[in-house]
Parts: sequence; structure tokens; C-alpha cells
Amino acid sequence: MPKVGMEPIRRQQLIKATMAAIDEVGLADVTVARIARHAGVSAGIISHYFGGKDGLLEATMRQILTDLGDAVAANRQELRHDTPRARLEAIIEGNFDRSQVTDPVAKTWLAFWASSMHKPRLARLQQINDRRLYSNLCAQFRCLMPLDEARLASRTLAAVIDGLWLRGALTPEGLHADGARRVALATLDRLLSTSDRPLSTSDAVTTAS
Amino acid sequence: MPKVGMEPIRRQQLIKATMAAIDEVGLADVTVARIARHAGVSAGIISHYFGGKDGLLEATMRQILTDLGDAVAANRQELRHDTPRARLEAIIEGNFDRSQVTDPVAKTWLAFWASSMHKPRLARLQQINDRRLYSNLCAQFRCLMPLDEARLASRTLAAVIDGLWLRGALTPEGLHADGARRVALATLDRLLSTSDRPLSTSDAVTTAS
DNA sequence: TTTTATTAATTGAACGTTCAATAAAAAAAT
DNA sequence: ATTTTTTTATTGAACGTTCAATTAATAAAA
Repeated sequence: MPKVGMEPIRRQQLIKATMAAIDEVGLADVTVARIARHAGVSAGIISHYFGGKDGLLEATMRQILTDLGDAVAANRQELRHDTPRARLEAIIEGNFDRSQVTDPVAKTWLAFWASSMHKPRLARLQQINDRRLYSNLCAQFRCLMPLDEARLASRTLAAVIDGLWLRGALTPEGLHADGARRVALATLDRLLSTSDRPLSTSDAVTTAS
Repeated sequence: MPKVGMEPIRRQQLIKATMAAIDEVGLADVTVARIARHAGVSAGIISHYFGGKDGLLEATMRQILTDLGDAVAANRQELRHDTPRARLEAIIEGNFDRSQVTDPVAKTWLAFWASSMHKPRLARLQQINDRRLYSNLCAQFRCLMPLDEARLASRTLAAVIDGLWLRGALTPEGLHADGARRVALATLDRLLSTSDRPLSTSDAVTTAS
């Protein structure tokens, strides 16, 4: 079996196996033996290619976030009418495309999100991603409304997107991408259509928190 | 030391210690020894009162969800103007009151949410809670708009609330309750103010997903 | 034959649970 | 009012298991 140039193949194979294993038993019960079995290799190979279990987990999270970023970027380049609104819609589409919105990906994503609360290396990856989403949203909203409103709109849409993922990951039937996308797009529609009406009391925003 | 009637005291003490321990090192690295040390008791006592580690974790999640339900109910009974809108605002206030919106609670909540993906007993608790929130929201929205719109509005607001908790649990500065509440209330405002305007394309909802 | 890829066996640490012993408090008996 | 018995609360050490990492051996490719 040993052939030269196996490294990229094995890495990809093991990352995919990690997601499958997390989907199957959850991050808490994932062992290197189980991941290796999924990939059809021995456990020792994980230390060889990733330096250990933690290295593989980090690589898996990085892969998910990279795929997400790619999906957003891809959707954005397919735009014909390049308006701010179209760009916002593309961001939403990208976020519910996430390469493929499968159960393993959604569950792994949430598992890592929770895990990153106490693992600085994962937290850093997560934060970079969060900030990118927020900045992207804010840059577009700012073309259409004052800064304060744009910030509020960005926080709202970001919360909706993450909330839909969160709920989708837990629901027994899995994340229904079409339904989620519809909710997010409807939210965007409301955020844009109310930007020129007078603010009611609960809209008042004095400073960013 | 042994006094009679310690059970309710110890149970409360251990549940609180569990949240503190999860806040400190995360659910993955929580050991019975660490929880016991936080509570100032020995490790064996956990099995005695909760039947084991899992029993304590389940009791802790149940406590958080109970506190949340109580907070919502309390906010609702303090209402003077009992309009559907006021009730929706009370639900939001309750969800960002959650007895006390502390860091340990937010982190424990998210940790359990992730964990419940693969623990049926926890998933059941979570689902009961989810459905209660959704039903409460939907019942109020239905007073103000057609059923289809009410369902969409409920899904949106539920996603915003959970998304804000999710993001708050991860952010290094912790969950800022005031800022989160403001976002949620602004979302509610938009959901209500657009209910009588014509729907744009992305608002169209044919069937529930 | 040297290098690369991989395995299988092993190690050592960490963990949850169990359980016998103990100590205080309460109840009963003297 | 003492003493004895019983109940309740708690400890801490021992046990068995599980797991990640390491190591030495193996086998194919270059």
C-alpha cells in the first residue's frame, strides 16, 4: 500500500472521517481509534500526520471555516447585479451553502463552537470567522443606511444566521437549508425596508456595545 | 459535620459548582473531582446524591432551563398593559434575564446544547424548552398577523434570541445582556411594523418547512 | 537499499465508580 | 440525664477501564 505522496490524501481522508465520527457519537466520545476506523487506517497515523488528536481536530475546524468562506466568496462572484442588497443576499446564500449543508458539517460546526470556549486555538479561528462575517455585512449595510443602523442590522442578521445553524444542528430532522434561507432572506428584507422609516423607541441605539 | 437534611443543600451546592467548573475549564474537561473540589466536598458524594456524573449534569441542565422558564413567566406577570406586543417584549426580557445572565450560565447553556446532540436525555429537555419558546412566540404573533407570517416571525425571533446567546457565550467579553436585548427588541419592532405592508418576493412563504 | 508509509503492541496517566469505614446527629432505652 | 442504638452524611482509597501517544517492527516504493 505505501505509496509516495499520500500526505494530502490521508489528511483529507482523516478530516472527513473526523466529521463523520463527530456526527455519529459527538465530540466528547470521539477517539482516535474511532476516527481511524472510519478512515480505514490505524490510529497511529493520526499522530504521524497531525501530531496528535488536537492537531486533527484543529485542522477539521479550519477546514469547515475555510469551506464556509469559500462558499460565500463563490456566491459573491456569481453576482450579475452587483448592488449592496444583492451582495447581502449572496452572503446569506453562502452561509446556507457552506460547501454542503450536511448534518455532519452542522454538528461538527456546533461542537467546535462550544469547544472553542475553552480552547484558545479554536477560539482564534472562530473569532476570525465571526469578524469576517460581521465586517462583510456591515460594509454592505453601510451603503444603505447610517452607521448606527448598519451596525444593528449586521448584528441582527449575524445572530439570525448563527441561530438558524444552532437550531438546525440540534433539531432531530437536521438543518433544512431552504427553510433557513427563507427566514434569513425575509429578515434581510425587513432590515432594508424599514431603514427609511422613523425609529420607534426600541430602535434607539446610542453607542455600540 | 454530618447534619440531617443536607440533601437539598448539597444538591444545590453541587449544581452551582458544576456550572462554575464548566465555566472554568469547559464541559469536556470537567471531572467529578473538580466539581467536588469547587463545592468543598469529596468526589464520592456526587454518586450518592445524583447516581453519578451524568445525573449531576442532567440536573444542572434542568436547573438552567427551569430558571429560564421562571424568568419568562415572572416577566410576563409583571405586565400592566397586557397586549400581544407587550407579551412578546416580556418574553424577550425574560430570555435575557435568565434568572441571572452570567457567564457561567451562558457557557453551561451552550455546552449542554452542543452535548444534547448525542445525549437523548438532554435532547429531550432541550426540545421541550425550544417548543415552549416557539409556541409562546407564535401564540402572540398570531394575534397580530396571519398564521404563515406568525410562524415566520416566531422562527425569526427564536433564531435571533438563540443566536445572541450563542455569540454572547463565545465572545471574550461575555454576553452583554443590554446590547442583546436591544437587538432582539429592534427585531421585534421590525417584525411587527412590516406585517401590514405588501410582501416582497423573499417574504413569500408557501408552506411551513 | 534506503526511504516512505503504516501497523500493532505497549505504556502510563486519568477518570468514574464503588465500598468499607467513620463521624455526627437523632432516637430510643436505661 | 446518661447511655446505647440507629440513621444519615461523608470520606478517601482501591479498582477496572479507557484513551492518546509512543515505539519498534513491517512492507511497499523508489
